[in-house]
Amino acid sequence: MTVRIEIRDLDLDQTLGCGQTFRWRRDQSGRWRGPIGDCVVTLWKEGGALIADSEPHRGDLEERVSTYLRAGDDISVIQASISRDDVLARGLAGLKGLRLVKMDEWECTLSYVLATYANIPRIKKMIERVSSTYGDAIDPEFHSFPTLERMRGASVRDLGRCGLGYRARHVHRLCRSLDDADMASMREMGYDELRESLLRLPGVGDKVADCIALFGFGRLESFPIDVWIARALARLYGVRGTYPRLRGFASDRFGEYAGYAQEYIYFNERVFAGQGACLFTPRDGSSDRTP
DNA sequence: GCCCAGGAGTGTG
DNA sequence: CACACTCATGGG
Repeated sequence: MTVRIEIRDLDLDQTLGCGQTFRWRRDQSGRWRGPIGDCVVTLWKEGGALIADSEPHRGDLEERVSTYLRAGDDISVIQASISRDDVLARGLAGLKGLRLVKMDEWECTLSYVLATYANIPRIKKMIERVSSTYGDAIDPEFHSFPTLERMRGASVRDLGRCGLGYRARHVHRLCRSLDDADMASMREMGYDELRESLLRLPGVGDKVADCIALFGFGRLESFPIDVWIARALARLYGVRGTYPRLRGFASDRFGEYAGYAQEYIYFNERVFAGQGACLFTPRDGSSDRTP
């Protein structure tokens, strides 16, 4: 059973492969497969339209996929807003298919706590091992992402066996300092209050809080700054410094859709800059040749 | 072997 | 507030 979903700007390879989310797998034919909640979804494009398939069939498949891929975001409007920045403006045409995703809040929280100081292949491995240990088998290849309640019973030792390293201790404390009611109340908070709440959680600092606010709670004004973004901001704008300083710079410059700007910069820095094919060019006089 | 990773926590000046 | 150090480990 498949559904056809109208969504104007979408590149599955960019969106699901860029490193904002960690569980999707691409097969040889270019179809993407991954869990959304308790069902495994297969996505591909046919004649410009998005096709989604779930096994077993879920009646709300279209809604799940539309929410996950933020189908309501009008990329033209967002890019027009970001284009007020002359540095990004010229490179955005090649990124119209790169969308932010809307992950489950808890999945996003744990995923980005695990994502500290590790590379993406390792982050994927940690998440799969945690899922296969504490989640339910929902498919021959996939386990559901473990619930917060289920994770609360995990010992530091067992978490360590998932290859988490020093993160096992953070995760252990995280699960004990949070419940579903907390996640629900955070959905109702304004951005600043949400950010402060997230920062009180074990293993959550500035960068992770912004990732959770963006990819989990859908706060598009959020601008996570990791080593790649810091590098890009130095190269493109000649700005560097502490996290609050860079965050303020991004907020002033990119505004209400700073999160999309962040994803564009991140993608450019990770995928294109390494190949000497940057979409974005520095402002005159702000180039940084000694990063 | 070496370097680095979508950093956070803690202590110090 | 800003910086320095440590944390545990695997991928390239």
